[in-house]
Amino acid sequence: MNKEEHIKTTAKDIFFLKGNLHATTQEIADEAGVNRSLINYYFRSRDQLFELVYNEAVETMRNQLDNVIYSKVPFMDKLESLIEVYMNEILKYPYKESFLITEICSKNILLKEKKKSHALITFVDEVKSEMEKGTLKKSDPIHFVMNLFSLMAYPIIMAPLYRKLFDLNKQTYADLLKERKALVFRILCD
Amino acid sequence: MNKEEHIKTTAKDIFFLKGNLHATTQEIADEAGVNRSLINYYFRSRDQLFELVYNEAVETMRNQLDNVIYSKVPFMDKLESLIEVYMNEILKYPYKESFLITEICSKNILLKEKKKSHALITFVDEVKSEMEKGTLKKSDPIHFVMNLFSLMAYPIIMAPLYRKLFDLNKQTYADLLKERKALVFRILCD
DNA sequence: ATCTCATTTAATCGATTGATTAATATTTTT
DNA sequence: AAAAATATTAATCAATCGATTAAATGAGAT
Repeated sequence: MNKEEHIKTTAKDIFFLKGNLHATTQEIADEAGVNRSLINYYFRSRDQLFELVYNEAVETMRNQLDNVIYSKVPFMDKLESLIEVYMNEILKYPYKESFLITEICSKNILLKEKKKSHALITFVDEVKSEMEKGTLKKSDPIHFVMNLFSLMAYPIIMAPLYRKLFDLNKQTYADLLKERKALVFRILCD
Repeated sequence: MNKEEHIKTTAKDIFFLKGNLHATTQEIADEAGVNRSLINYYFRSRDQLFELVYNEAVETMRNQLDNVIYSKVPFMDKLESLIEVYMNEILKYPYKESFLITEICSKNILLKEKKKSHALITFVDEVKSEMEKGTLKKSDPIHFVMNLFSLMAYPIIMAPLYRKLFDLNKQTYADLLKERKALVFRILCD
């Protein structure tokens, strides 16, 4: 097995699946079963490794969403796909979203990069158009988008808390999240 | 001025307002204009200081929510108050919620404490009752609660990202969040 | 077989951090 | 005013972490 790749996937799991966003090089090395220095050898620094796997995860997500948004299907189908794809993807690495929240949002990182997403603009325009046609209830498209992502993401990143509060086991909560896909769609299109 | 209290409020601001959840004792001391050792003098350790201010913030929130939930008013009024109170409170320390997400949810912390909240049970029961009366559209009360908090919290903790994505200044976004209070209510009661 | 290059490990450095202890200053009590 | 208690600062320790450098191992080419 390729150790470079193995370190990467191990790190990705530790960071964004297990949620140990501040794992040290030692922890990553141990989990991957390699020497600590190997991390520096392949990735120069811990931070560069982190950035690499984070960007990879973001890239994967963006590609999936772009595929959906740029697909030539009726809006309602597109929305349904978007919910399906986004929720599945965020479930794979729920803590990637958490990192975005705590680290990216608090630092100045956002200010520089994050050029306005073309896909997002496209989607917002489409929402607006549907509202004008009367297919969607008229409101602010920005609110529509915020509602959409709030309803999808929050229950996932808060899963451990909600599971505890409502006393639900893993499977039950997974079922609940599955139900949500249809439910979110209905709420938005009522 | 009382330095002990001053350190506490400074720490609270650094942690949960500015979002520097990993501020060091040095950073806190500098910002508060005191010697580093004073933090250990009053709070023994950095972690105990953190825990203290975090618990205080949680306590404040819980008291406010309890007041609303146990108030003797019609359900719809109660829901409206809850939205008002919760969104205002989370706006004061948005990163307290972020900490909950990344740290508490990823560690085993939740498993031990966090006894099922009586206020939450009360509220869920009330929701169920309203659904049976037909005042609220019938669905799973758990989904109702998750929808409620998702719609309120996510746009706030994601504020920096959404502001960037939609190119909105601070005031515009604040107005947007204010609009949301009525909007969230409408979505849930459609 | 050995030379070369990439890979992997071991040893080490410097910086930072949290915390303790000792020293100094300030306030309160008597 | 002297003594005692409290508050504040300075000095120091031990631990950890990231990163660099040097050494060792292994594989393929000649």
